[in-house]
Amino acid sequence: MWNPPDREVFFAIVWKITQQIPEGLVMTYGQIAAMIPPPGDTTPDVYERMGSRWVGQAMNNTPEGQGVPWQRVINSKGGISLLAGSRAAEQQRHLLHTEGVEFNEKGLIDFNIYGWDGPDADWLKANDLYPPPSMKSDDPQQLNLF
DNA sequence: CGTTTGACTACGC
DNA sequence: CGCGTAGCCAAAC
Repeated sequence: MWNPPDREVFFAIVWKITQQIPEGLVMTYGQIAAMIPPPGDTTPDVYERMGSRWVGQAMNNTPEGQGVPWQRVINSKGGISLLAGSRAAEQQRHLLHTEGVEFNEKGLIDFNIYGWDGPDADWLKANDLYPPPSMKSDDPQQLNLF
C-alpha cells in the first residue's frame, strides 16, 4: 500500500498522538492526520486526501505491548473501519465498550459525547503538531432519553 | 513480473 | 442519505 515519505517516522508520530487519547474517548483518522505537518515533499492538498489513509496504515502496524490504544481511533462517521464482523473489529468494539464508549442505534459513536479534540496547546507546541478540527456537531445534541 | 489490495475522506451526484 | 471516485504507492499475491 502507499506510504507516507519517512514511513517509520510518520508512524511513530501517529502512535505518539494515539497514546495521548484519554480512556473512554476517541479520535478519527482524519483528525490525527490533520495534526501532523505534511511529511517530506508531500503537498498540503495531497496530504489532506491521503493523510487519513496513512494513519490507517500506522494503526495496522501498531507495535504490541507498548500501550498504544489503537481502539480509540475510528473513522469520520464514528464507526469502526475494520472489516465488519472480523475478529479484530469485534475486539475493538469490546475494548471500547469496556472503556465506557457506547454505540448508538446506528452502530456509531457520538462525537458530541466521546469525541476528543486533541491534546492541550502546550503538548502540541512541544511536539510541533497542529490542533485537530473538532468532530463535535455545532447544533446541540438532542437528548433522546425517556 | 503484472495485478490486486488496502484501519480513509471529501466531494459530486 | 447512499454510492462512486480520486488521490497515489509499497507489498502481498
